[in-house]
Amino acid sequence: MAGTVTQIMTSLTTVTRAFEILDLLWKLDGAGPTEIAAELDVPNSTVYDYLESLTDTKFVNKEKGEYTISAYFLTIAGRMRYRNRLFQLAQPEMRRLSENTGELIGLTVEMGGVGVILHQEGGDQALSLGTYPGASTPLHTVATGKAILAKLSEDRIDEILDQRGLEARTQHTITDPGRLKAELAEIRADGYAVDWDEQVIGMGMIAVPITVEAEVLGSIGIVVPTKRIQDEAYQADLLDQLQEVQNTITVNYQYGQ
Amino acid sequence: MAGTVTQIMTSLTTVTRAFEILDLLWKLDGAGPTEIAAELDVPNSTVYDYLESLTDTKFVNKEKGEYTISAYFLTIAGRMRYRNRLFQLAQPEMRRLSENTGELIGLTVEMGGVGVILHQEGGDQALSLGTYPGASTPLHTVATGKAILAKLSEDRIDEILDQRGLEARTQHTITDPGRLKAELAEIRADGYAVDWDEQVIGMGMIAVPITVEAEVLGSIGIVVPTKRIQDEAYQADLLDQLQEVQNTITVNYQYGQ
DNA sequence: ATGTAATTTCCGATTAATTCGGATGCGTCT
DNA sequence: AGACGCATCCGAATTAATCGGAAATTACAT
Repeated sequence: MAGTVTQIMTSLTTVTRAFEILDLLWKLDGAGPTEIAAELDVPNSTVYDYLESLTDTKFVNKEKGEYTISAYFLTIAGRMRYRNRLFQLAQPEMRRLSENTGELIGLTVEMGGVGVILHQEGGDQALSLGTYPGASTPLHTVATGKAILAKLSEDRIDEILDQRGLEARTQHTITDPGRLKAELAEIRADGYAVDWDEQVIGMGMIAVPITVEAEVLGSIGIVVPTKRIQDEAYQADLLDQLQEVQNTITVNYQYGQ
Repeated sequence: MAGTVTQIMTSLTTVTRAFEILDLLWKLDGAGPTEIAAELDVPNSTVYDYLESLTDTKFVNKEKGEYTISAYFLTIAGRMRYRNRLFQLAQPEMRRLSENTGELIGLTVEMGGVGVILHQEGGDQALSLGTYPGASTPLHTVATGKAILAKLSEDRIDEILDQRGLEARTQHTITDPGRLKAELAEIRADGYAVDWDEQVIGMGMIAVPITVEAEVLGSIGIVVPTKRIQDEAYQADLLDQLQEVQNTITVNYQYGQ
């Protein structure tokens, strides 16, 4: 009662902790009170209270004494995707594209300043590549990301760069803001983006943005082994097909039912 | 201080509320403090505190004054799926199956007493059917679910039935526990399950469970329009292909790298 | 443009709710 | 059987959430 310390604008500690625990449940792929308590350095009776409370929500299950995150995450994510109009329109086009080219096709959207893979079609190598729907990457490291970035407002671009920086993924990743800005201008002029060992060595990508009334909804890209993409004619062919798909989706988005 | 009411085993109210708000953010597809406050009937200064706290976690984004659930859900769900060994092994087999049959192939697992679609392959009608990866259904209403249910222990079956009941989806859904038990015995004997307008009118399914050492990992099914599945020869052919896939996956699961 | 309404954000004392030590119960391994 | 580890339960102390109200910001209408 003597020394009252005024704390301005603190997060609700209970909320913070609840989500820390949720996150750990995910990362540990399920756990009990003791395990979590050790990680967070809090008494396990406290963790127990949290885990039981979490179990009362739909987000956590308790099975045979182990607490795990529930299928509700799959449901939420599934619906996030399913109610995304771009996904709905892009999915059949992507399938066609993957059948025609035999390559891996990806659909990426921007969320919170990072690129999130919303969908992939084709490419049996998809699994081994370590990219999967839901995976997120910095926007500047990959063609799909740059295609989106180029279509954002100058303010938003700066905001994202400030917040996220220009982390290098490989030695070819663009880490200089000036160079990135220049390339974005080029992308705006050309209408498509490419990358080349910037995200993963040995892999490249061609991508086009999907925009409706100056707003970018996402981008579609074709993943190609670097050596194959050096064939200019092949690259031109892929770009051609991409732009056709881009056009179809854009038109359907605006005028479709 | 006078009347101390002993409350036994209450959930942490802050946790409960945080997740209520999270859930609303999802269901409303983003909202501000006032909107949430109205739904929950709490002062919006309180809701504001929660929303700001949630924003500090990776689960909620704030953009232009609107709070929305973040792409982290997509990431979590994506990885849940990606690290599921059954999914990894089943995916290429499912693709092959869908190419051979032209039908929609589904992979379902049991989580928390309900069936969750982990993956789908093929079937352009998939989108219009309203089934999508992440969607969950009661186990007793569909062949994939019954195939799993049949392989669970008697105790677990009863537990699930007690907890979830036998909700009817169509007039063909099995709602009598006795009849369900009988059918499960039949499924155990036959090694496969079928349904027929039980989940959606006009749609049927043939499904086989994937089990390893008496533990059921999930099930794979083929969705077929009811009228087409009445062709016995066709049905036998599909079953044949399903069992081949079942066998491949089981062997790879046990002996694969 | 300008004023007005609606919403978001901020603050701090009150009070309800979280916390944590310790005690109990349960399952498992030796 | 005994002992250990872990989950679960309990209740009093005290921390931390709460909510009214005020200020700031944004949105809207004229």
